[in-house]
Amino acid sequence: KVMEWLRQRRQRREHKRWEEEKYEDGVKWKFLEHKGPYFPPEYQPLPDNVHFYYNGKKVKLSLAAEEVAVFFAQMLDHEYTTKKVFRENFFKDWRKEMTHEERSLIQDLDKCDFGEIHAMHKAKTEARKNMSKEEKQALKEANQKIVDEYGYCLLDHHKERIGNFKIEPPGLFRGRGEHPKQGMLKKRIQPEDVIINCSKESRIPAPPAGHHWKEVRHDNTVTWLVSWTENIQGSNKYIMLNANSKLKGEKDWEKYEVARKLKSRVDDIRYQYLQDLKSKQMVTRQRAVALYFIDKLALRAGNEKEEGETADTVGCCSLRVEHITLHEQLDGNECVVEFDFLGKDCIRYYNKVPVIKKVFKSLKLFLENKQPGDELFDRLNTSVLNKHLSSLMPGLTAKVFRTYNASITLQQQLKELTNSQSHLLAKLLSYNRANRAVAILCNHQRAPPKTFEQSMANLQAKIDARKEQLALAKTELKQAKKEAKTKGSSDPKLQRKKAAVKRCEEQLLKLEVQATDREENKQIALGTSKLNYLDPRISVAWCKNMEVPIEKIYNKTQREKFAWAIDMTEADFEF
DNA sequence: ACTGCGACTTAGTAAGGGATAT
DNA sequence: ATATCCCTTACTAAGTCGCAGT
Repeated sequence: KVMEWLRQRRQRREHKRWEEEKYEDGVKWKFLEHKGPYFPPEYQPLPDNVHFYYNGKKVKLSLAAEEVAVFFAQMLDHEYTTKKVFRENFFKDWRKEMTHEERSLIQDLDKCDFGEIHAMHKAKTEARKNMSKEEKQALKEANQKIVDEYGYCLLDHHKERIGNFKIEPPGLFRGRGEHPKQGMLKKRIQPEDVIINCSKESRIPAPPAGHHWKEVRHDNTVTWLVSWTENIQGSNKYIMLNANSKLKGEKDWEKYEVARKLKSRVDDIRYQYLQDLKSKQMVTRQRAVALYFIDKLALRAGNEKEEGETADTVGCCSLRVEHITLHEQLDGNECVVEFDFLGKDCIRYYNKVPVIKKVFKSLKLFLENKQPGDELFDRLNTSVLNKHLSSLMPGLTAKVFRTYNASITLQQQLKELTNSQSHLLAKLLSYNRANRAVAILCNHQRAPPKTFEQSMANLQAKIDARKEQLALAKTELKQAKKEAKTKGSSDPKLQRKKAAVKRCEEQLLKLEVQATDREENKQIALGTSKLNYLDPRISVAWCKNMEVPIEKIYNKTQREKFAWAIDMTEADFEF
């Protein structure tokens, strides 16, 4: 259907560039030209009046050791510089950068005094904040020049924005949660570490003077322009296109088409895994329960991770015994599973879920003779699970369930919560609530903003002030009515007062809606689902049906990312 | 089957900066 | 004009998943 529609638009020459013909199998582009990565500035040595002290004595550090000392000094306000793991990792890596003499002198981090360096850093930040308008303008222009030069590439006749064209600067690795590698030195990347990917016949980017690239390759089956290997985990980093590019847009569209395909097959697939719950085969039974969780709770697949390399987090397949508690009875429900584990980014997943009897019974079976630390699904991993899923439907993997359930939830919630007759503000609140339902399903949390209480109080103060104003306006209106009656009809003053009351009421409503929305959103992050899980066509169609301008739902960046959806979606679109 | 790796998506946080209130 | 607030953007870590090699 999509293909047919595309073909017709191409014939009519109405197509946009994301509707052009696709290349064969695996080929991502025919021509790619770019300027290479932008490197962070060289380290600037400390001025002569800023010192580092060891054991109370001034010590002039070598350039390499000094740079790393500055990384630490800059972070001194952060709580994690007090953490044992962070400090040990940092000190170990710092010592590697020292000269022999420095290493033999500096043996104890507690005897290091970074105070002056820290103060210098704070002063610098402060100075940057207090720059004059002209200085800020000049800085902005300089940055723009860098973007103009490095921020774009040429890909198959189209100029495309690059997502991240800067090499990541060196610093101390933090990681999320209790990361075993926190505090380690993330090293400066040299051109000699960098691989360039571009067309043979393009202008090959020049390495910085006196340097050379690790490699220049011409691989058109991948989408990255630049890559390097990072030293903390040894994983690859890439420079890729911006989300508004044709390549990314098509991929995104494809993702939602697969999720819609799942919609048409999901009844069968659910029937199948409910059947599998009765299987005598342990693998099959575990697979069925895992799928039940992934489908019902939108859990992530849960790949296995190397112990000691990363923080201890899990997903569905890697759940361990200690992550669930079974309750025959809880809060008036039967067969309740209590989940408590750290998921991606060490975000806690806590949920008490009533499940069907067969699932509950299976879980009891899986837990038999196991200790905390043992895997709940000992016969299962993501590879087995995904292989099974792809046999049920081409392109089906665990994460498709998240996309599908997120999008279908948004669509249902929008249908349920919005009324085309209501006020624009009420519609927007409904939209946010539908979005919020998805964020809760996907467990997208955020730390409550530091200023949350204050900003709620401010808003409440505004509401109170507005209420008072409204009361006053109402009194004045009454007065005006009285006057109008005694003096006779047509009184422009009466009209003015009526308008004032109405304006007040609207502004009050707006504030109250804002307060509700903000309160409900305290610990919930809407952005992640909006950007990655919700088929934008649902939102575009909703806007059309509800006569809500798309700008109210998507900001500029989001509209660029979802240009394909905004362009093609009619009001009757159904996910 | 198992493992490691490469490529790509998904994720939360902090800095930046523009809009709004004072 | 300045301060405050809050949204946007930049950043980069941390997932997913397929593939190749053993």
